[in-house]
Amino acid sequence: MDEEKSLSIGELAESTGFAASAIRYYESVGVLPEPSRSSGQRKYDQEMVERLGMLDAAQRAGFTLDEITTLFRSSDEGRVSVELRGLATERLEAVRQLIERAGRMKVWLEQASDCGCQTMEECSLFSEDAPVGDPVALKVLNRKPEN
Amino acid sequence: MDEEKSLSIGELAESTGFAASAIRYYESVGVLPEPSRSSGQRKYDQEMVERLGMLDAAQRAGFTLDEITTLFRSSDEGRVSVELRGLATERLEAVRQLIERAGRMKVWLEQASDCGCQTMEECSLFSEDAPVGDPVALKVLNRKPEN
DNA sequence: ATTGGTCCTCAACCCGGGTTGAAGTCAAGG
DNA sequence: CCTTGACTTCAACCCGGGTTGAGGACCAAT
Repeated sequence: MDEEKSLSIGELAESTGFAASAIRYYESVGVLPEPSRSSGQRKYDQEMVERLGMLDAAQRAGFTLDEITTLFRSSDEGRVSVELRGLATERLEAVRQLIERAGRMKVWLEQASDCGCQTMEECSLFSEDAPVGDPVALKVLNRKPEN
Repeated sequence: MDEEKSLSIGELAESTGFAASAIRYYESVGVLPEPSRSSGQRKYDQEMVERLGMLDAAQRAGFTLDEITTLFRSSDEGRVSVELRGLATERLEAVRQLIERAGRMKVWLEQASDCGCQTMEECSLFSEDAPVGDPVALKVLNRKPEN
């Protein structure tokens, strides 16, 4: 007696916290497989709840959808550890650099928030030899508070 | 005898490291003022070299072009410190959060790069209660190495 | 007179990860 | 029968910080 009740996209969205539009999007870019349908409507089985949970975790770890697609594929072939090791090592280096550079931005900003200069010209914080930041890290900070 | 030789946009680009197209873009969004022209061609004075240097520093500190526009305006009015204090304090909080969350990503990735699981299902790193990352920090890491 | 080099403008494109909206389909309930 | 609600598709839009390309203009030297 399997209680394998299938879920509509709305129910799946509800139980995972993803928007339905996002789930369709993931399918369109190939990170999620095409589900079966009845009367044209997508029907998902319970496994997809878990799969979306893993997707969430992987995204939070900093992987792109492309990379996550790769991870899922390797996982389905039972050989995810190699792939994961590779991708994680790569990301790790990026994260380390990010942290280091963000640390330098922090120092600069601490000085700036305690600076009394009335013009930028007179302020040594803006002089050429103040190599603070990170071409990468600043992109992060320029997104609005996301909702 | 002022040696105030004016620069073409190409020369300005050359001596600041910005692309000419970027300089025109900055002008179009209002962060740089419209320069004088001769025969339709932009002519800049030496001050602009410094101004672009400051722009660079401000960008590296994590400020948006809008914020930098504000900073320049305040600076020209001789009251930049108030503005700077405000903006820097704000950014500082964001940077601190970034660093903290990036630290958590780092921990997760370190574990991942040392994980032997063959499927994602069996791997506890992908389970629901692995709240790793940052909706913000991951955006950083997903842009290519920028040449 | 032609080549070459810079410059001009304006519109379109890029990146990722989606969201939003218009227009249409489908089943159940009143 | 008709409305309601959830679903479908597809294209267009969003964010920032620019870059790229087409089509002209203008000056200098060969």
